Amino acid sequence: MVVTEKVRDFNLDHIFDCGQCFRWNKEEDGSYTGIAFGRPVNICFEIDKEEENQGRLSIDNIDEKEFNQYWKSYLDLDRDYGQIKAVLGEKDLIMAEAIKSGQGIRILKQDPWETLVSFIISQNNNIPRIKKCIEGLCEMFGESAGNFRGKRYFAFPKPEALAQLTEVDLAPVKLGYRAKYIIETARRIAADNASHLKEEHTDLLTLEQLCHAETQKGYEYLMSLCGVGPKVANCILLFGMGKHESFPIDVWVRRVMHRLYGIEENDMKSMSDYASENFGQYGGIAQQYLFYHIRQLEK
DNA sequence: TTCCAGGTGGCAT
DNA sequence: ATGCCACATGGA
Repeated sequence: MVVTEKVRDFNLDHIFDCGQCFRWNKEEDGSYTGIAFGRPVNICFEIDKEEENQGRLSIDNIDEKEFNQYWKSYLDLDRDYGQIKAVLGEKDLIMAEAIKSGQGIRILKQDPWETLVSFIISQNNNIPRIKKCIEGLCEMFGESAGNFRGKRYFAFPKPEALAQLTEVDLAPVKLGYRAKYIIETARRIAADNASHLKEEHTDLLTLEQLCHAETQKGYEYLMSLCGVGPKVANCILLFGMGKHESFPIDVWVRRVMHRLYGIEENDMKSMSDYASENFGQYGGIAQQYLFYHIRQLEK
């Protein structure tokens, strides 16, 4: 168990229920249990009594070394969201409202491969079913990650594992027409990884390397994959590659941009322009506040 | 029954 | 470059 005191601008519901991740579940005590990096953990956050905007973060089932190696950046703990919210809140009244409803959001830095497959599954699909599909995929084809609090966990399957499968193998996971996209993409990634190991075309970057490359370069590579269009590519850049300026436009964000900002419903160009002009390097974070906000309004 | 869900590929203009 | 439409699946 690793405990961090005085964590600010942090709320588990906002982080794990804003559609950026699919493998976390809320416990009765308000904590969340899930798995990342092949490690099941429980994350608990208690607000300080005297200071409302900060609290104590506890992660069970890891040690200090793993915390520093993976979890600190996964939870984006070194970023000052207070400062970001101050900047974004000045932009317009709608954003100021959206920040209020999702004040504790943080953009997770997830595994790029897992994010890639997860968001291929997400297309034309709803969040509860996306979660079921991903759990099925992990249970059938992921390596065992051991037991935690009485439940068995499985890591997200590697590209090389999915690359060997056929649509028949995947049928029990109920991915629908997305199954063939995932097989084709897994084969591309596995092949690109292999050719990279053999030091063939060194201009080809792996998903990990694209995290450190220019956003545009990552976008172009992702767009060349089967089942990846503009929306999914931007989600992978944002949630799996740390590219916080990416502004994914889905049905919900379209709804916000239309109803609240008055932009024509199918004018994605204007929506994207509005984001880059007003939210700039924080576009993706702004997008998450808007996404969370409109979904709260619908409930 | 029909509609919808964190859209994209394929095909026709 | 842009506009349609089919696409699996399950819940409302």
